[in-house]
Amino acid sequence: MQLSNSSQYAIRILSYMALHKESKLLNATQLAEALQIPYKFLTKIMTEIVKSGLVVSIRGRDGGYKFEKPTSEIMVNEILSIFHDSIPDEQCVLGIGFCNGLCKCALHDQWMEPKHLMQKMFQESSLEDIAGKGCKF
Amino acid sequence: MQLSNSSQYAIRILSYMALHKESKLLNATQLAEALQIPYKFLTKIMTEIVKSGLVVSIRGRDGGYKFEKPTSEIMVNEILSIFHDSIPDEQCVLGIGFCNGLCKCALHDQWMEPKHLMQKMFQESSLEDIAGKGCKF
DNA sequence: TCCAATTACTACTTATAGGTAGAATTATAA
DNA sequence: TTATAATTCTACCTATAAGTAGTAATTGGA
Repeated sequence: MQLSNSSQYAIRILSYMALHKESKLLNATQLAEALQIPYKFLTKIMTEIVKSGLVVSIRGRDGGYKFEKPTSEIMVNEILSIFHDSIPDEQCVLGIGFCNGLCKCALHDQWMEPKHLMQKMFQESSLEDIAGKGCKF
Repeated sequence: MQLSNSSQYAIRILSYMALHKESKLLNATQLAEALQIPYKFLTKIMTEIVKSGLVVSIRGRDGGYKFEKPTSEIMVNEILSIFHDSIPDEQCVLGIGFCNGLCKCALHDQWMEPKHLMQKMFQESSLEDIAGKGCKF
């Protein structure tokens, strides 16, 4: 009942970048240091985010990462979907291949409300919204 | 963002047993057949449930499983905790070691409501409540 | 041109969940 | 007492997530 570590790190990284977007580029060393994420794991995650198109990378000296579009237009859910971690409508709490329109599980109805709240939270929160909220990590 | 397969299976097994509690004992073969769960995996899960004390097993010929206490007194959350799958109060959505009273993550406040709904759903639903709700699986 | 700083790629290791196989143990009924 | 039907135990296999290591490719500047 948790997001994958990759998704959690990704949200923290991008929300840190959103907060520091005045500095032209942020590189992997700075991000790993600031957010206390293992450097090698961070670069792996960043490469996936770059492939998704949310962020562009500049290689070579003075390189780093920056956003492709305004942070107000990047929703948390887009980040989760890179790591196959967003919550599909069909997903249910006892849903191993059985829970659907024809055949509802015993907790189906009670599950709807928290599910929708979580979907809403992910779909309607932009990086702009969450950047700087809470503390550093 | 899902319960483990073991937890999902366990809830389905026990809720099936609750529905058929008039029959003195149900054995692993019957349960695996009725619920379409791999026999060997089901016995592994049942052994853990027996160790937890929720269910007793009778070995040998005409053996099987039965509840230790009324199904109205067995909450879904008790089942989840056997598989370390219940939602602790401290758990947060961006909670890799950082989210606590001193240091809240960016989604901390938005997370409270769905979390509490899920906790409530698990803590206040008994097997009696959910048995027979929804369809067979 | 060459060095240094940077990301990207490939491959590996480790940890954990999910699932399977076979033999050991237990208990009943005939 | 013996065959049989059941759970339990130990060990394994497979898939996936998490994390690490080393090297290649790219770029800017001296």
